[in-house]
Amino acid sequence: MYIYDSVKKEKREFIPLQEGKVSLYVCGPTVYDDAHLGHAKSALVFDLLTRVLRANGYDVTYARNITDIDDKIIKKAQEQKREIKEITDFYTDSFHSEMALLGVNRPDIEPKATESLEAMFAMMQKLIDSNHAYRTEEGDVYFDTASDSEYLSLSKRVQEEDERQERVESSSLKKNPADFALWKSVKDDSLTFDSPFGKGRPGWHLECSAMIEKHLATDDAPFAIDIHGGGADLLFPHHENEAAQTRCSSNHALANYWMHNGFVNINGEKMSKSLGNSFFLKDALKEYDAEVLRFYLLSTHYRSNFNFNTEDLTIAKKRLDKIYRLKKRLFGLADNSDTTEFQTKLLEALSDDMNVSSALALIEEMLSSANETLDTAGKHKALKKETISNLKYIETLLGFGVKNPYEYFQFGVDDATQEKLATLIEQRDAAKKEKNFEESDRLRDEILAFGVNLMDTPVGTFWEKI
RNA sequence: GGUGCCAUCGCCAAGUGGUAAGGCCGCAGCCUGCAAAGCUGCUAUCCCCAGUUCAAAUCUGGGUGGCACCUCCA
Repeated sequence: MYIYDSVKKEKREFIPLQEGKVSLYVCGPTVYDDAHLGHAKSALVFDLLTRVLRANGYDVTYARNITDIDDKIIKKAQEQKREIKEITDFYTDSFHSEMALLGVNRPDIEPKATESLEAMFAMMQKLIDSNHAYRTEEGDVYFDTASDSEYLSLSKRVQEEDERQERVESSSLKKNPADFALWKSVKDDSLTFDSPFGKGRPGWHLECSAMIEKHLATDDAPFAIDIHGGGADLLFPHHENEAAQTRCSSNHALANYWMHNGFVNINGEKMSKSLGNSFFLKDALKEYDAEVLRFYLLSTHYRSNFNFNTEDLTIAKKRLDKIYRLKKRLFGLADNSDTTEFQTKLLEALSDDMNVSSALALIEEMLSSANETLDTAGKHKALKKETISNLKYIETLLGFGVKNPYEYFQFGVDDATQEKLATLIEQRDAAKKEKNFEESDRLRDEILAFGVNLMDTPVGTFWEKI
């Protein structure tokens, strides 16, 4: 298994801290709004990673947090005059159900910030005790970046005097403009938590470090966890700060490997609220089959930026269709459980820093070769079993082709239309039997007008939603 | 301004030293009553310049052109 380490900036062989075990932590969503395509991409990438690690025989513990303490959540609660918990529960639930539709497996641990306060307090106290953090007169607690000689080693940023000056806030009591908040004291009656440091709210960065320490870290290793993942934008300042907190409050560094997934752009533009082109997952799911979205979002390398557009999405559907057509061709037959050469190669491709493009090339070669043999006369009993086994392997490893193939091709077609189509196909078959091709072609045009494709096969006529 | 990434067929996209995967589109053919689906065949020398090497898309230097982060962000 090879992983590109986005801090060391090179592909490294993956060697776990503990033999046979992997601890993985990924920064999850802040639950104040619906998930957009970027959240989907990140969740899918690390879902694939856990699948590949497990296929390689590792015992994986995957944690992804839910940030349910945040200024944006509080703001939304105040605007909508709703309880904080009502908002965070709502968006946590919708996140879960949308991810489930995409075939994203639930992480093993999903810690919430609200449930991890004790761990945050403990870490903060250690940082204060070791002079890596300080309290201001206003009651805030800041991390003292000057106290950490390795600060900025992750993002390789260089702090310049000009920049420092620029970012000084007049009211701030920070020693250094780069210092970030561990605890923000709050005087008003908005969402606050009691702590040994007074009433207030924890800083965002502290959350992740504390939860990793609480749920995943092992004491005797040089790193708290094997792999830390997240979106490319989180490297600075979020991951930089996380790493500093962990490093300065414990005897280990944070993560041995860092993985950052690329961004999802919409038609070449960055998704953002100011551009008004945020693409919510729930809207995409109304228009497109969830598995097509899964396939599409995973079809290019996780580190590249992803340019979402409907043309490429249509191509992704065509590619997934091919898997389902072969599945349909072999529907209902039993598989053979032996590991095939195809399966070995597929896992090998995905174990090379998740090279999905190579994996898809292997899959499409396998599909072509299987179809070619099935096109020739004969029973091909062994090949059929092997192919079904291959398809099942693809389902498990990549989550492609998991549905009933007949239902897959009926996405978005209501029952009434399906009945109409069945009737029209019956009439067309009758016309064909009488060799009344003029009538059968007329009926075919009528059928195609429903936005479906028609295909005559030896076992009957089928339609597929385009 | 700082840091970093990228540039491969019309489009999407692998490949990081040994002579260009795969998909979409297109063309030709097989199959089909005709189609659709499926199958077969055909289609690029890798942004530019210079260098290293027996050998470079792949390494080095320079250029040009994109993009990201540096503020909350997956």
